[in-house]
Amino acid sequence: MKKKTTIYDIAKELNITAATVSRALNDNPRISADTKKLVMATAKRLNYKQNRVAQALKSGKSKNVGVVLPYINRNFFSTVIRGIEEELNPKGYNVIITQTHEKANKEIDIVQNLLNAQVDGILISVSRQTNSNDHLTQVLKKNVPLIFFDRKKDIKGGSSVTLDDFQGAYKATQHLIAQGCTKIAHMTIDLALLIYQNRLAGYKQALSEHGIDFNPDYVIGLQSEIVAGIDAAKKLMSLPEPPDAIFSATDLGALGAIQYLKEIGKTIPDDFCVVGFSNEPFTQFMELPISSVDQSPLLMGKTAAKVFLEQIDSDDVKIEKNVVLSPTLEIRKSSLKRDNQ
Amino acid sequence: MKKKTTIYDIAKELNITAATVSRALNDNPRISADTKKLVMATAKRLNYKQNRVAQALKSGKSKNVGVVLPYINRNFFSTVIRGIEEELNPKGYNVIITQTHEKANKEIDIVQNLLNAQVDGILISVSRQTNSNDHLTQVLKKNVPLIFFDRKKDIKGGSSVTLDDFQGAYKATQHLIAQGCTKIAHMTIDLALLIYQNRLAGYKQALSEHGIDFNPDYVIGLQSEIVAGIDAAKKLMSLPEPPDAIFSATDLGALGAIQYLKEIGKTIPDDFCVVGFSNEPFTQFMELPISSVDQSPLLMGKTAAKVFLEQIDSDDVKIEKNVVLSPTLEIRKSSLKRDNQ
DNA sequence: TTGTAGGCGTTATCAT
DNA sequence: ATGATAACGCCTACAA
Repeated sequence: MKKKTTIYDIAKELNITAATVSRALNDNPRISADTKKLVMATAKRLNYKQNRVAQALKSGKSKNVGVVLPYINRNFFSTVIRGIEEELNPKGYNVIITQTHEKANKEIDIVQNLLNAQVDGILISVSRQTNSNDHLTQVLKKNVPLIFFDRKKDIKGGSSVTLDDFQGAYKATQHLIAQGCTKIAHMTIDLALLIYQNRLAGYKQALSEHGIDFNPDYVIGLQSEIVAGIDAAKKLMSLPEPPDAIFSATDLGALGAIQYLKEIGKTIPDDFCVVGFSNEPFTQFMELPISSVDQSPLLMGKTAAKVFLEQIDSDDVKIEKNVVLSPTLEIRKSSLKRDNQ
Repeated sequence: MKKKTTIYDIAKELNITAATVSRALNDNPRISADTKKLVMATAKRLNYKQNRVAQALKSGKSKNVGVVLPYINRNFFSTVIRGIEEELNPKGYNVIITQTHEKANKEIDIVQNLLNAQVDGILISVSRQTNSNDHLTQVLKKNVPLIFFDRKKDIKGGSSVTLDDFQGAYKATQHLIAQGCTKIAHMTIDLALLIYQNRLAGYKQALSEHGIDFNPDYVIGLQSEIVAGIDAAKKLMSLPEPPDAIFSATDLGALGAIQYLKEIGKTIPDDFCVVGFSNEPFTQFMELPISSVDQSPLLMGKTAAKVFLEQIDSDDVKIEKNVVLSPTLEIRKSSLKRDNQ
């Protein structure tokens, strides 16, 4: 195997100096057109390729960004990555992907590692477990832009792109009310987490704005599984006054509920309406497509990438930017009564 | 912002030389334990972090690998990536993700770019459009390991990890036969592509081994959409002798077929059995879960990563390795008759 | 056991 | 318009 050709090889070939070659390759204005042409030609002939590692060492910019998230193979996250990649690749950045598996110590290691790798920025959706912020402040201390997406920590200097969960829940609930539903239940996951608190709050707000009393019995917790949805629906329907609609904070919960409701002979959406959250692909594939709040992951990824690019461009100035995306409600059969169509 | 601390800072601090520091940090056996301890301590104190870019330039190894695929946000691909990442991260490698969008020229650019970035290897699932191999042979010419996954090109020196589509189709068809089905149709996508040819072949083989005549009318092409599945099912069911089972080369096709069959009053699986291909998440979420051939993307990713590691370890020796994974048939309600349970 | 010196490939700052 | 030189941070013969 032949050694890689460097600018020195080109220089030798043309009896000029490496510096000139470098300038020619970088289209420096004070290099004669002739020399440039010559350099380009021999570069091509010798199959010369720039060594980005050397450039990185010299410039201090690796042109790599790190993306840290719990698991890559979830529709939401993989779509965010897609957005990031599509925005950053044209700008010459490569995207390094890492998974925390929701483990705090893994996250700490990863961030350290990315810093060692001299990434020009870190985009992160923190793990559930993460409680300390030291590894994150470290990033900013090194003057590396830190952008949170979806799940954020409040850190001075860190930017973020998140979803307006409150608004999403509000829209969903309002939609159910517009369908004529008055006894609307809410399935949630873990009220210790901010996003679920916000969804609950949005739900409550919509109710109150429409003069509907909040009924604590109508709020029910579940795991993010179908069976949990089935169980929860069962409980709800056995209440003295069962609900006539469900806004679920998760799509699988909505799915489970629908399965149970069908089982007990309810007709959806005529007797009962259901709306989920996340707009997972399967919601539209169902025989009875499920309405759901879309989290616009692609836009979130692109936006996070753009925020990063702004940070990079504005050099030393530390601009902290917090973008909140408005969710879209995808209305499908599970909540659209015929007479409203 | 303070400058990054380097081994020189540590050296100065201890009145020793950078070389010694380097050796101490790398646990070189001929450095006194005392010095090591001292170096480690000051390294920690000064918050020293290795600069992997400098290491990369020096060693010629970036500890980055590039992954090239059509789109990252497809369940299959994102799960492959997860496998790759989980296998490579513990070995100190970072994974750079890129998308070709199924465009050949994008793929060419990306590969070039990854080469410039000095990746230590490239794992690729080629785009549909790719017809030339020049960019791929380039990789091997630079002595960079090239591993194909799922979609491969036959290139001397390139390794691959693929799925045995033939066997998957064979298993699915055989299963349908075991359920008592005799008039089995096959929905396919694009017979210009090898994987679909192989699935058709496996289907045929199973038929012939069980003495069932192949009926060309039973093979029907479709786009990878639900509506296409519905249309195709419609056509099949209007044949003089309609089939009693469908093996679809895609899950969405199976889904569409099921929707149509239910519509015309067929009971699944009693009257009619359906098996899909890919084991997309939604197949198990359906009210009527759909049997499907699993492509074991996680294993594929891990295997591809392992093949890469082997290549790297065995230095100059060029081992070309072609792994073919055996698919698993996930049997669910859509094809499991009660009397066979 | 530790120091010296050179180089990995590139670019930026001086000169010329 | 081009050349010479140093530097980015690290590692490693070779010396001592």
